[in-house]
This record gives sequence, structure tokens and C-alpha cells, in this order.
Amino acid sequence: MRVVTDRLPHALRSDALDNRERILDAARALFSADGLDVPLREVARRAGVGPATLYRHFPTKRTLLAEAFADQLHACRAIVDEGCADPDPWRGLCLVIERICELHARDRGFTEAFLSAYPGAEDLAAGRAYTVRAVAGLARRAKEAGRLRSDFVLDDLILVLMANKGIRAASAASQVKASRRFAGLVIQAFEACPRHAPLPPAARLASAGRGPVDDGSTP
Amino acid sequence: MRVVTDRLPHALRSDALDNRERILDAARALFSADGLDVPLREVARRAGVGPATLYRHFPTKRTLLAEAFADQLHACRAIVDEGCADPDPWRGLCLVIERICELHARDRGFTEAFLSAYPGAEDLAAGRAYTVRAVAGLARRAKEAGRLRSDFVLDDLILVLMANKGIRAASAASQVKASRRFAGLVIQAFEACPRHAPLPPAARLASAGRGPVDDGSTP
DNA sequence: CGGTAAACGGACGCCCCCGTCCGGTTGGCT
DNA sequence: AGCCAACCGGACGGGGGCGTCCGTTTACCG
Repeated sequence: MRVVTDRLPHALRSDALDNRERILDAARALFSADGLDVPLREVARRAGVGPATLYRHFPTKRTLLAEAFADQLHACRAIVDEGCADPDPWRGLCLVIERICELHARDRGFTEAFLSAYPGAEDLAAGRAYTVRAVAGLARRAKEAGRLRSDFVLDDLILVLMANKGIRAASAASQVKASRRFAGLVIQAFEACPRHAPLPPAARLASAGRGPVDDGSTP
Repeated sequence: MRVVTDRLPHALRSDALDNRERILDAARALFSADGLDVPLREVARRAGVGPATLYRHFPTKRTLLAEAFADQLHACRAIVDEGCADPDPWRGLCLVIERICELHARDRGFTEAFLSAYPGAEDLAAGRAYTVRAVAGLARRAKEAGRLRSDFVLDDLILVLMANKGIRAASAASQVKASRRFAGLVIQAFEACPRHAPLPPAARLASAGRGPVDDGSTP
């Protein structure tokens, strides 16, 4: 899979490279706003190119997705790294939850891709695996600090992301607002508290069809 | 649950009535499992009738939806009534949340219809309005009893339903399990607790395009 | 400035869904 | 038994998305 097309010099003609960027911009805009079900034709139209041009640059939809969401994936990773860097693991975890929820609220397409609603997109899956692994460590530390409830399971975060995906508001602003409130609710539900009754058992979630999240954090 | 199709005598021929039932059964099964995006052709195929027959009985998709989900709507209402009948409003509210979430987890199509992901379906909207009104009273009492956090807003329940809708698992069993755990989390987040920090402000949600839920419970 | 290879995009055929029409079939009543 | 009306479902035309082909244009280089 080609990630760095502009690394080798002059592999693309100038107009081709220009179109490529235009296609990516259009894809990002449309996928973010309307999800992954946007017809590729529509992307091409918005980019001002013919369908053939789009298919030449991105033979399949997943190649387009992989490139279009590279930014978001990096943002995701940055958020997780920032959370992990926080000396207070609970605060770090809260930050991760809030920021990731907001990121997903702002970009519907990325959410669908991240949760592998769309088949393929290995790059995203790989990025997600890294993210999951890092958060697992954060959660473990938060538990040891006594701030995160002990019956928390990593799949709960996937649960939260899926749930966050379900939230839909009319405007982008409301969407972020609603997601923020939701994150607040979730965080309070996760916080260790003597009044907390034990939760129902966790379920195996269909994550990327590769089985549930496997991490080494719950021995 | 049988609505009144057989109230007017002999309005339909026996084979017509038989087909009608078969179509409704097929619709219920497919909508429940796969959501509302199932092609009507598929419903007809499963019912063992031609497309024309389906369209004759249900000229538009919403007429089919309205009848297909009448049962679920009644179940919904029954759950709410049961919750309201509980002398402990908090326990009643918890019951409502748990049962409604499970109901929605078992029936994807009903969830979409209930949240008006699909335009039309006035009957559902009316039923939803009743439900919302009743739950509003329950929430008010739970607040007065000091068990429900005071910054709870009725829209939070819509938020929860939308979130619950986002949860998706491979099997129906996992789906219910995941939804149950989610409901548990939400309930704990809703419970009044001195450790609770205030939540982010509620957002206006896009509910049925008719503006946000309007109830008289928060004067 | 001219040649060439690369890139462009309009157009094509395929498939699926939709909603409707019409000739054949069957239930119900006398 | 027999008739009629109601009902059935295969078939049709329309629309839209998909992925590909090919004649034309254009950037690059000598």
C-alpha cells in the first residue's frame, strides 16, 4: 500500500498531483459531514474531476479512506499520547475520552472507519490497535490509582465510542455539544465510587471482525 | 399484538388477509434484524408474495412501518407505565432505562423508527410523545426524591437512546448484553452523588425534526 | 518548439431498487 | 356449479451508483 506518493520525485505529473490533492480534500469534507456512504461520484464531482480520474488515483474506496483519514488518525494518536503523558492517569484517561469523543463527533466518516463499520482500511485498524494498546496501559494505571472503577474493561471504551457514534444532532455545533455531555456522563459512570453497584458483565463486541480487543491489561 | 385489521368484516378476502399477515411478519423480522433500509422487495420475497401485492397493502413504507411496529410501541408504553407505577421513582426510572434499552437492542428497526431516523411514521411519533411525557413525570419525582441528579434533563434520555442505537454487536445475544452493560453505566451516571461534578450543558438534539422534546417537567 | 507519454473525463454496460401496469388466477356467493 | 370481482405476481421503465474503456488533452523534456 502506497502511503508516500510524493516521496519519489516526479512520480506524478503536476496536474495529476494537483487533482489528487483536490480529490483528497473533497473526500475529507464529504466523508466528515456525511459518513462513508457518500457515492464516489459525488467526491469526484466536488473535486471537479471525472470519475475515471478518481478511480485511477484510488482504485478502491479503502485506499481513499486510508489517505483521507491519515490526519485524524494522527490526531487520535496525539490525544492518546497526551493522555498517557499526564502524571495523573485518571485525568489523562478523562482527557482521552473527552477529546476522542469530540474528535469523533466532528468527523462522522472517521468514526465509521475507526469502528470498522466499513470493511477494509487496514491502516486505520493498525492505528486503532496502537491507540487501544496505549489506552489499556492508561486504564490500568488509573485503576491502580483507585480512580477508575475496578470492573472497568477495555471493551467499555469501544462501547462508548460506538454509543458516541449513535448520537446525532442537527448542526455540527449541537453534535459536539451533545457528545461533550455524553462524555461527561460516561466519565462519571467510570469513576470509582463506593456507591457504585457492580455493572452488568461486559459483552464481546464485534470490532473489525477480528474478534474483541485483545490487550494485556486485565490479567 | 393484533390491531384492528379484522374489525370490519370481510373487508378483505381471506387470501388477501393471509398475505397481509405474512407481509407484516416478514417486515417485522427483517426490520428488526437489519434496520429500516431493507429493500421492500426483500420483504415481499420473504413473505412469498410479489412486489405489487406488498405495495397494494402498504402503499408507502411508513404505512408498513406503522403497523409492523405497533407491538413494540405498545411494549414501550407498557414498560413506561410499569416504571411509573413503581412507588420508588428512581427504581422505576432505572427499570424504564434498562427495559427500553433492551427493547431497542433487540429491535434495530424499531430504534431507527422511534428516533425518527426515518421520516414519516406519525403513529410512532405520537406514541413516543406519550412515552416522553410519562417519563418526564417519573424523572421529576426521582429528582424530588434526591436519587436522580438535579442537572438531569429529559433530552439526556434521548441522548442515551441514540447512544444505545450506536452499539452494535455480532450476535443478538451480545447486542443485548452490551446494551445491558451500557444501561448500567448510564444509570450510575444519572444517580445523584456528592462526588458528581456538574455535567456539560445539554445540547439541542435533532429529534424527529419537530424540535427538541418539550415537556413541562423542568420549570 | 515539437514529440511523446502520461493524465483527463465523457460515455458505456452492469446491477439493484423503486413504483406501476396488466393478463391470469382464485376466493366467495348464489 | 358457475360467475364476477377482488386479488395476485411477473414484467416494465425510470433512476442511480459502480467500475472501465478510449479518444482527447496537456504537462514535461530535449
